[in-house]
Amino acid sequence: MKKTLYNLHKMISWKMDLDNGVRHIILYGLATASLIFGLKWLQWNFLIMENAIDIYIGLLAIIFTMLGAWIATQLIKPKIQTVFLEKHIMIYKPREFILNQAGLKRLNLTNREYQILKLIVQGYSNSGIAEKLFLSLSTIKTHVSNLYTKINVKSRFQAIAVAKKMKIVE
Amino acid sequence: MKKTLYNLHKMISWKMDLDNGVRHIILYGLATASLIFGLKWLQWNFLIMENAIDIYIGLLAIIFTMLGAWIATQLIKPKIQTVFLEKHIMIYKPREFILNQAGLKRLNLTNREYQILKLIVQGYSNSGIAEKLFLSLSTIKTHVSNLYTKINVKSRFQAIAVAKKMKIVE
DNA sequence: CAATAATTGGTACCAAAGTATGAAGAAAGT
DNA sequence: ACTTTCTTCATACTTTGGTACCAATTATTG
Repeated sequence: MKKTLYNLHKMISWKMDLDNGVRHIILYGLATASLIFGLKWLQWNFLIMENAIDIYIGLLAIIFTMLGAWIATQLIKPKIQTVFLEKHIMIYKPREFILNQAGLKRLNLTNREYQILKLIVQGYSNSGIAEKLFLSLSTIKTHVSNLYTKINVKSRFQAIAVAKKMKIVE
Repeated sequence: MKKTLYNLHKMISWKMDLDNGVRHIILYGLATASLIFGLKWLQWNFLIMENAIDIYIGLLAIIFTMLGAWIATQLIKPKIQTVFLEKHIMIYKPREFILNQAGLKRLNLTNREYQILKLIVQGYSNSGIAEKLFLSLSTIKTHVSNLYTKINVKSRFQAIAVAKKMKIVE
């Protein structure tokens, strides 16, 4: 008794594990088998009244047409339709720096002046620049003064503002 | 002769104009008719050798199964499986200013000091601030000096940099 | 080679920024 | 009422930034 139950359980779980393809094949097999039995029965019944052969064939045609249709509906693979959903993601814009070379050239800055301008923008003091470049404070002052004349400003703040606005420094 | 050609053309264009539904019905009709003829022929042939009735039925079953399947594939609305794909669109987020109130409070700035700090960040000079606030230059200097002590800097530039970095000013 | 531009440096002077110290009235909390 | 903080202002001094003018050296270019 216990063994029978165990086997039954095994059979059921075996059936549950089947994938759809195998299950369909079994269903088709069962359907075909029962159809054959049904048809045999119909055949013997109708053979007695011989004139009814056309009805028999008609029923046969209907049944197998439906069978074919059913099989077809089971086998047809679905068309796959892909829909794109657009989702907006907010990101911070990395403000990129594009050197305004034309503007820079128009200013006629010398290499030293441009170098010093970049240091000024970075927040260096005159003495800081002097130390960094191993030059005297006087030299830096001269360069800075000439620089201001060229870019037409009168102070560090203005120089920084103009240089950034003109995009000749980062 | 000319009239016949015209009629033919009319017939062809009539056929071309038919929609799929009507065309399918006609096709089914034709297929069914030819099947009936074929079956009648088979029926008389096989009736001579009566034992072959099973073969006849088998052929019948196969033919009608295929017919059913064919009809089904023609009539069934296509199954559509929809797949949603998310597409991320990057858009730039405008940098917003969120006041760091906690940091601001920690600095213990007085109202005047904070007000003056904001003006400094805007690029005002000490005398400019004095004019704007109808105060003497001495007063501004005092406030500025105390301010620098509180935020632990030694110059305007540093004050601006720190204030912006701490997000206590725009 | 000569002229020009760039680089470096100096002196003198002024303005602005920043520090130190003191002081006095106003506002706010205990 | 008293203390503390905030606000205002002043004086004196130092540092930094900026202009003007000059000068010497070193590329760079016609």
